[in-house]
Amino acid sequence: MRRDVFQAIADPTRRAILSLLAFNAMTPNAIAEHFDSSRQAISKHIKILAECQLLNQEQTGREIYYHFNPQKMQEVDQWVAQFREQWEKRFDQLDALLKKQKNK
Amino acid sequence: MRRDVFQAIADPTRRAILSLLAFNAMTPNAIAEHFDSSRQAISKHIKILAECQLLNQEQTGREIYYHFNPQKMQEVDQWVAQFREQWEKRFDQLDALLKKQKNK
DNA sequence: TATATTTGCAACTGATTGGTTGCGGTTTAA
DNA sequence: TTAAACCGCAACCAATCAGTTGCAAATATA
Repeated sequence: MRRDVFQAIADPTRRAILSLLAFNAMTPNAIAEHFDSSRQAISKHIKILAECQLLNQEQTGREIYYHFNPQKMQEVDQWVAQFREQWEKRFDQLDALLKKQKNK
Repeated sequence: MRRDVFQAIADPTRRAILSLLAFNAMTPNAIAEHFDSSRQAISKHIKILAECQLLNQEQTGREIYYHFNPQKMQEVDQWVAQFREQWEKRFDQLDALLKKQKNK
C-alpha cells in the first residue's frame, strides 16, 4: 500500500478536504455534506489522508473530529523548496528585462 | 485523461526525474540511465511530465532535451501556501514555549 | 430497553496506472 | 546506401484505485 503525502494530495477531492479542514476540525458526515460524493467515498478519502498523517483523529462519543496536521504538509513544501530558486531566478531575469525596457 | 501537476508528482520516479532535470536538461536515454526501469517506462513518465508542462522539449537532431519548467511547479507551491501559516503558527507556539522553559 | 445516528470495515466493480514488448520513423555515422 | 542510435506510439498485462452497496459496532435519544 503506497501511502505517502504526494499520493494523498494527487486527488482533487482530497485536496478540497484538506482546504476545508485547514482551519476547522470536522466530522466525516459534516465533510461529506460539502461534496456530491457519497459519505462512504468521502470516508475512504479521509482514511487515506489519516493513514499518511495529514489528518489526526479526535474521538468524542460516537463522533470523530478530523484535524489537519500542518507538519505533514510541510514535507511537500520542503520538496518543492529545491525548485524555488529556479523560478525566483527567472523572476529576477524578467524583472531586469522590464527595468531595461523602461530605461530605454 | 487526468493530467495535472499534483497527479504528476505523485509518483516517486517522476519526482526523481524532476530533481534530476532541475539544473540540467537531459535526453530520455540519459535520464533512463539513472534508473533501474527500462527506457520505455521512463519515457512514459517523461511524457506525463511533459503533458502537464512540468517539462519542455527542445529537439536537436535526433535527440530531444527535456527542460524543467519552474513556472509549473509554482502551482504546487501556491497551493501549499494556504497551509503555510498553520505550521508557522505552530512553530511560533513551540518557540514561545521553549523561551518560557528557558527563563524558568 | 428499543430505536436512530454516526462511523468504520469488507466485498465487489469498472477505470486507471506502471510496466513490458514490439514496431516504425527520423537522424547520424560507417 | 546501409547500419546504428534515438525516440515515440500502440497493444497488452497485472496491480491499484475510486466508488458503490451492505453490514456491524458503538453511542445517543425516545
